[in-house]
Amino acid sequence: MKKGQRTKQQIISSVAPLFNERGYFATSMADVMRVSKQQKGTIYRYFASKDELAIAAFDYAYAKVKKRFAKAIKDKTNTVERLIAIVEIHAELLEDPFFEGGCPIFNTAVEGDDTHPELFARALRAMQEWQEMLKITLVKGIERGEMQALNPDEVSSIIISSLEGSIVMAKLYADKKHIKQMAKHLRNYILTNVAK
Amino acid sequence: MKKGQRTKQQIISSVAPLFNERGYFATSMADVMRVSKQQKGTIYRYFASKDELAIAAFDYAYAKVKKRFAKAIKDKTNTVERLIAIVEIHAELLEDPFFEGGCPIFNTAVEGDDTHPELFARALRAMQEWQEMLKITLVKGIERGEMQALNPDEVSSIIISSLEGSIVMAKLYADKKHIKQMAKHLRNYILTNVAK
Amino acid sequence: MKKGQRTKQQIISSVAPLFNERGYFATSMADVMRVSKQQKGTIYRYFASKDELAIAAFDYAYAKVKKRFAKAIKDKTNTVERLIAIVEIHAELLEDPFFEGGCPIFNTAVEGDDTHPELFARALRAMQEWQEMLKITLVKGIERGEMQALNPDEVSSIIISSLEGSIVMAKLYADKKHIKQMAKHLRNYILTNVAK
Amino acid sequence: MKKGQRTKQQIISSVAPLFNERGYFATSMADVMRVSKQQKGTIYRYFASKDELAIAAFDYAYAKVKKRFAKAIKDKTNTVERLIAIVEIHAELLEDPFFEGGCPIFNTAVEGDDTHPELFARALRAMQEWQEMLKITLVKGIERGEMQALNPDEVSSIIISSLEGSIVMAKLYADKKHIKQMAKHLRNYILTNVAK
DNA sequence: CATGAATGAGAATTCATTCAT
DNA sequence: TATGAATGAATTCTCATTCAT
Repeated sequence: MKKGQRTKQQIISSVAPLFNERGYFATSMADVMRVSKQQKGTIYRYFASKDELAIAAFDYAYAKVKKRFAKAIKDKTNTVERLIAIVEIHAELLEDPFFEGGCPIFNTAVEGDDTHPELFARALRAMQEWQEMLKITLVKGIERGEMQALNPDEVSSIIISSLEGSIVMAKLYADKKHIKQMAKHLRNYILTNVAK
Repeated sequence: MKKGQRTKQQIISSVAPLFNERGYFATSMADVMRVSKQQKGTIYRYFASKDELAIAAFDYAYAKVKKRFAKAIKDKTNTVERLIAIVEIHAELLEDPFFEGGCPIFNTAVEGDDTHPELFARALRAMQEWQEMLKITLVKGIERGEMQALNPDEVSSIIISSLEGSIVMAKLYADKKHIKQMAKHLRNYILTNVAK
Repeated sequence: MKKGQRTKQQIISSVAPLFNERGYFATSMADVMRVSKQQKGTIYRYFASKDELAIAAFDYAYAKVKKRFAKAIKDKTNTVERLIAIVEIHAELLEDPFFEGGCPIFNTAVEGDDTHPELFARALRAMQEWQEMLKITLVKGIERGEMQALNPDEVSSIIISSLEGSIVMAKLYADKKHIKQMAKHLRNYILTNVAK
Repeated sequence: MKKGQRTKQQIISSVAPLFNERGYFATSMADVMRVSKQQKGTIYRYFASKDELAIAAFDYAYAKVKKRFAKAIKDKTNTVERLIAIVEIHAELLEDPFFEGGCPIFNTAVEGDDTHPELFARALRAMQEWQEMLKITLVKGIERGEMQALNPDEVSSIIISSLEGSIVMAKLYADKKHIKQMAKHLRNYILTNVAK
């Protein structure tokens, strides 16, 4: 990796938690300068605009989440176990200070459709991808007879909504117990209501 | 004085959905002028700052939610029914175009602690109030033997997180089915896992 | 005096010290409302503009000074005594809380020619009037042989400059001793250098 | 860094006479832009606020006065001569178009304590410094037997008040003769009443 | 004669972005 | 490739003034 690429990456990785924590509008280029420890000119050399930088930051954060998920389910062959692993990775994920601001997808979703359509569209795509993953696991589970013949759309929506909701609760109360309780609850739900 | 109060209220009620939809930073005073159809000077006659207006708007939105909730549970004497009513009011609430932007408490929570501490504090207080209401219902239900002896803190956190999460999902997908599915799911959860 | 005239006078007299203390630009119509305890509309009923009010306030303050001066020298037939009385009235005048802000003529002079030409012109006229009074006393004193044949322009300029300078010094140091010392000094100057 | 400092200095030096002439409130940032020939953004790059700029301008003006004074008295070993030099530098100083608005200390003093406390405090400090200088000269003169045993506080207050008063008179009448006459008068006062 | 609601120009300040070195 | 100086549109807010009741 060339020097320039390294600088670019350093900007993205230092700035991503900020955008996640504060959102697009509440983050100024002055903030970006501060946390990236880069000059105005340097930042604009690598990113044509604040928009472009915010998108890069979102993509980076999402990629980071995805990698963790992939790792968590890699060796789980049983679909029920896999589902539970997905749930439980959440509590762990939020231990990383990088994600102190919560889930980038949800945060972006809340900022809304009108405020930043491009970013919102990216959040939507990310959510679809993630839900798809869950649905595939569910479908496979049903096919293999490890799970009940439930509507994968519904079940995945419920699991994701519940987890995401608990993350915001934890942020609001500054207490991660809300996530942990939810993880426990969902594990129970999966074992009794989803698994066969 | 009458006329002025009316103007003030009109500003608040027209502006509240905007702040809820877009958030504090993404809403400019120019936007406020547009949706309230008032001049700059008029707005600043009634609100010392954008801050004060945003807070008034939050309070207004929260009061509106609360009123709906109170109405929904007023005639429910049975605690289980009451709990289910609380859940189901959500799906209805979101039909109101006023709440198209989602739940003001959650939206404010996501904007974060750092971006606007006063607003965040208000969101926290509102959430505590709401959760308290749920907890009281749960405690009463346990006392009356209508519910299982579960931890009210946990159960209330789970219900709220789930509902709120589904609201954001609905916003992201622009599809309220996520809320409806969640309501159905929670109704089932309450009947089988909470009620006796 | 009709009610309206009384209201107008009350506005002027309550507002004059404020304009004198803070100056034209640093005094807002909101300040005027506060100290006069009158509503916007009421103030504008009697004064077409802030300008007009400021001028009225200046005139009022100047008239007040003049009246005091006239009283101080009324019964002094000897020109040297008269001169000394003029000097000594200053220390007394500044005891009146009305003139806590200093001399309206000088204060207006300092605000400058460019900032408010009309007010400045009024200050100039007032100063000319005052100096004229001193010069007349000096001329009379010379004619009567009570004073040395000095240039009245010069002597009056020196006396006024000295007194006014000491008033500003007193304001800056928040200590009236500067005026009193100057009065003593000028008395001595008049007795030894001006009187015969 | 070089270029930036030059710009900053250029803003200060072009703006200082304006603030001195018109005062803090009567000078707008638009005026500042005009006389400095700089853009809004450029000005705010170097000064966090109008306040900061005004203070920098005052400090600059005061430093300029001080330098002139220091130069005027440098080679005067005799204390009486030194005192007279201080007096006479005034008439010269006011020839500089920079000081057309008068003495920055006095002008700021007249703007008052309430209008801009920080600026006022600076004016007070400057005046104290200046008076101290005079007092030291007086004390030294008394010690050396070149001057009469007068109270240095009083004499210095009288000299400064007189000079400053004459500067405002000159501004009001747009005629520097008032300063020149005063200088002559004070020279005489010093030689006959202060010197031995 | 009084009240206070409404207006809108203009003030200070911020901030994303461009440009020269 | 980096630095930081310069730009100017947009933002929040103030304030003198007008207007309706």
